[in-house]
Amino acid sequence: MLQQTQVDTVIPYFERFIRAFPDVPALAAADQQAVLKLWEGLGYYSRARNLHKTAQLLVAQHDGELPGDIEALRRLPGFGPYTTAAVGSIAFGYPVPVVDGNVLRVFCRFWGIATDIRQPRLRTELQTRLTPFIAAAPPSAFNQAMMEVGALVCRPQAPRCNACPLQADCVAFQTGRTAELPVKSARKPVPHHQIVAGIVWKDEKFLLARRRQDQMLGGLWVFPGGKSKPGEAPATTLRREVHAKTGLRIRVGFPYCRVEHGYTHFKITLTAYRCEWRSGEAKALTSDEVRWVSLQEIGTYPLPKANHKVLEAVRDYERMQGNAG
DNA sequence: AAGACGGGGTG
DNA sequence: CACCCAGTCTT
Repeated sequence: MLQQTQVDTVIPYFERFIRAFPDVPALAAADQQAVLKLWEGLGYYSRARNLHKTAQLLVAQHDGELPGDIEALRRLPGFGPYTTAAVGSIAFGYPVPVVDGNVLRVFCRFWGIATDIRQPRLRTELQTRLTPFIAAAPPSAFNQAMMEVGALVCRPQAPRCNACPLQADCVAFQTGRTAELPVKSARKPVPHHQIVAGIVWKDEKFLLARRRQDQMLGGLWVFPGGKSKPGEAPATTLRREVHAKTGLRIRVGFPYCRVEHGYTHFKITLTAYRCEWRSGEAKALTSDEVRWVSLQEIGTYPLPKANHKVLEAVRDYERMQGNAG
C-alpha cells in the first residue's frame, strides 16, 4: 500500500484491510473482488492484484510464510527493489539499503548528486553507495531512519536543515543548493480525453463491465463507454462503443453528469448518459465479464473513482424519480 | 531506459 | 495549477 502512497493516506485502508484479511491464508482464500473492494480509491490496483497473487503463491509453495532469502523475495509479484530491501532488512535483518523517494532526495542532497532522479540507474547506484554504511547499524533501524529523515527533515520544500543530523557533511547544505537538489526533469504535458459512458438500464438494472486484468484499472467494474473522436456527437460515440464492447443496441438519453478526473498520464472529462437497452444479449467482447446490476447490489463491486462520482449522480437522480433505488 | 499505472495531500 | 508520495511491471 505504501508504494507511491503517503502513510497518512494508507493508514485507514491498512486498518480495514488487515481486519478483513488478518493473515496470508485469509487473503489467499479471498475473492479478488473483495480484495479490490478494500483497495478501492487507493489506486495503482496492480498492487492489490499482486499482493493477492503473492498470498496465494505463498500458501501454495511456502507454507503460507514469506521466504527468508532476498532472491526468493524478489521473485514474488509486487516485490521490486524497494519492497525486497524493506522486507529483507526489517523482517529478516539483511543489510540491504532501501532507496525510496525520500532516500533518493536525502542522498542527492547529501552527496551533491545532480543526476535527474527520473533516471532508473540512479536508484541502483545509490543502493550500491549506501551498502557500506548499513553494516554499521541494525539494517532495520538504518533504513527506517533514512526514510524518516527524508519524510520529516529533508523535505522536498523547505527542508529543516537546522534539525538535520546529516547537516555537517551535507554537500547541498554546505554549498547552499538544497533548493536545486535533487534535479528532476519536467514531466511531459498530459493529453485530455473526452470520454462518454452509458448507464444502460434494462428491467431496473444497469450494465457493468469488469476490466481485463492487464488493462488499466484491471479487475474493476466500469460503465461501458469509450473515447470520443474529434467532433463526434456523444450519442454516436456511445452507441458505437457500447455495441463494440457489449454487443448491445441502446437508446441514448440525457446526461446524468459530467466528471473531471486526472490520471497519472492523461486527464478525462467523463460524461455519463442515461441509456436504455434496445436489443441484443450482453457479451464481454472486450472485458472479462459483463453483468446487469441493481443500485442495491452495486455496493460490493469495486469501481474506479471517476465511476464512483458518476454513480452518485445516478443515485441522486433515480432516487428523485422514485426509480429502482 | 522509458512509459504506464491512481489517487490524495500540499503549497 | 504543480509537485510529491515507504515503486513495480512491461516494453
